[in-house]
Amino acid sequence: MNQEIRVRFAPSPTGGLHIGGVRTALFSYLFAKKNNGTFILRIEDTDQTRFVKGAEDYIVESLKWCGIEAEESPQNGGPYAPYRQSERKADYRKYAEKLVENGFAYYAFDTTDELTTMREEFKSTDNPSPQYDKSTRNKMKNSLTISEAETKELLDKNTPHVIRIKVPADEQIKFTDIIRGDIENDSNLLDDKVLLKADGMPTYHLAVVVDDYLMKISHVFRGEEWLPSAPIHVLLWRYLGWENLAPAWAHLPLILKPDGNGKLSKRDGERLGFPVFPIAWQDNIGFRELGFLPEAFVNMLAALGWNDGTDEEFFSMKDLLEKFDVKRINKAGAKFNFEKALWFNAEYIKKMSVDELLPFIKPELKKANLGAPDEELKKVLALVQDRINLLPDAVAEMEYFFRKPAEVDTEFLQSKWSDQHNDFYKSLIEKWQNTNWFKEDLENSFKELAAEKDVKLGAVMLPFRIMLVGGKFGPNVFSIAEQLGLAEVSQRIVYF
RNA sequence: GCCGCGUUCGUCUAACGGUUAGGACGCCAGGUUUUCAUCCUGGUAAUAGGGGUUCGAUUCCCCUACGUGGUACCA
Repeated sequence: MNQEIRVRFAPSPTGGLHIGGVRTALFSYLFAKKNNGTFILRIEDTDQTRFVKGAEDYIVESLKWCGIEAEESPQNGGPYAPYRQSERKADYRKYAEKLVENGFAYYAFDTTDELTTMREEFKSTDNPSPQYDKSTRNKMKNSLTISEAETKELLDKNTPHVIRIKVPADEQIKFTDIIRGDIENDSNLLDDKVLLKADGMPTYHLAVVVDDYLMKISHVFRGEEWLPSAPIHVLLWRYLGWENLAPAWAHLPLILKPDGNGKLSKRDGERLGFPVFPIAWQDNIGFRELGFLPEAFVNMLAALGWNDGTDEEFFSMKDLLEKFDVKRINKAGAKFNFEKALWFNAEYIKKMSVDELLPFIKPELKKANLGAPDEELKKVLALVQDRINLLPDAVAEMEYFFRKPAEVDTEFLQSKWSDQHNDFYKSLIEKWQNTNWFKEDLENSFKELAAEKDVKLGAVMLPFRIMLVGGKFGPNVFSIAEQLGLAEVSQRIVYF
């Protein structure tokens, strides 16, 4: 079998794209590239979702930020257009009707009220949610229970109706999942899923099968929540006569809430205080805005449910492209751990060269109205790089190199102050007029002076730092002094 | 309720049927840095329970428990 590898990612643009979706895209993309295949973006917009403004652009931009781009997509086009579900509307009815003709589906005219009534009627402790299936379909109003003539009449009169799949009795429906292996389902437990809704739009079940067929998709990655409906899709591929063209499925484990129960949802971000979107979506801040590096974000996602079998934890996109292997994707759901995500980010920041890092830092500085020539910025960045966990941290870490600290802990200074201090710093400035302006020389002369004056080093070091940077933080104080220059240092000294 | 999927430190995870069950995050302790962070060293902590199969089960099988997903004219 020398089939071309075509992997599609088909997000619904309803609510942006949360990290679970991004991970599905990432794994699909890696698998496609690893096998010299094509990665395809297909937008699963439906009657309701296509009206969410900007959602499609959002998905494209999110993926792009992560370094994922589709060869075929609504934007780039491709040989199997259209790439938006909503633009294929006319096709779906045709296929649904073909199924009816061949006896694999039927028209159902039941109203919502009638369905509710049926569910109420058959409800019991043993069966709290009765299905529209082989046990109930004969009691409902559909083309199986009414005459052909009556069906035709109802259709001619444009009576609202749906098309349902007729699930066979007593069959074991089998398929092989790439991640989970052989899966078997008893057809008696499946319900007659709606394929075409009363408004003429397909449900997910019909749409994916038709689209994947039309787009010659070979592999599908999707969330585990789709596993229970996979047998319906298997049936559809078979009934539509395309059984041996069906794609291979990989049902990815879910990303779960950190605090326990349920899969991570779009709402959890706000509740738990971390983003669930790659980049900002509507009112929600994204990982990008929080100050994540895209490579760190991608690495973190890949590590959630996948590893290469070694102790290595760092994978650039290039590494992933080389080492990714579907066989090593975990089966169990993973609780999302924001602490670890943060750690990945800090590690990436530390590992980058200042040249690589600067372009990410500059926009942050600009927001805080901080600017300087690149060479200056790089020198300072090198000094504080280790201290940055999230990109915007750079502002607080770098600010005092370029302007006098807005707030200085004067209370602390005064509590430790004595006349000795006034004398010491005054002499220091004088001494430094004739000192080589390198941190080592500054440190030596500082220590000499302290010895001369018989003051304890500890008594003058910390106040010195506080005067320069505003508080008890920052890198080596003499590196700071070196960077600041004599004029600025003497400006920042205060006397009480 | 029923069906599917799953289950190794608190979390993410590694371990051809033979390991003192490994790594990472977190946390704790010590060291370096006369600040804080980084960094270094060490510590903490796990095979859900019960039955099999086997000379030997984290690993294979069964049962139970628990978790999770589905059970929509949502995806």
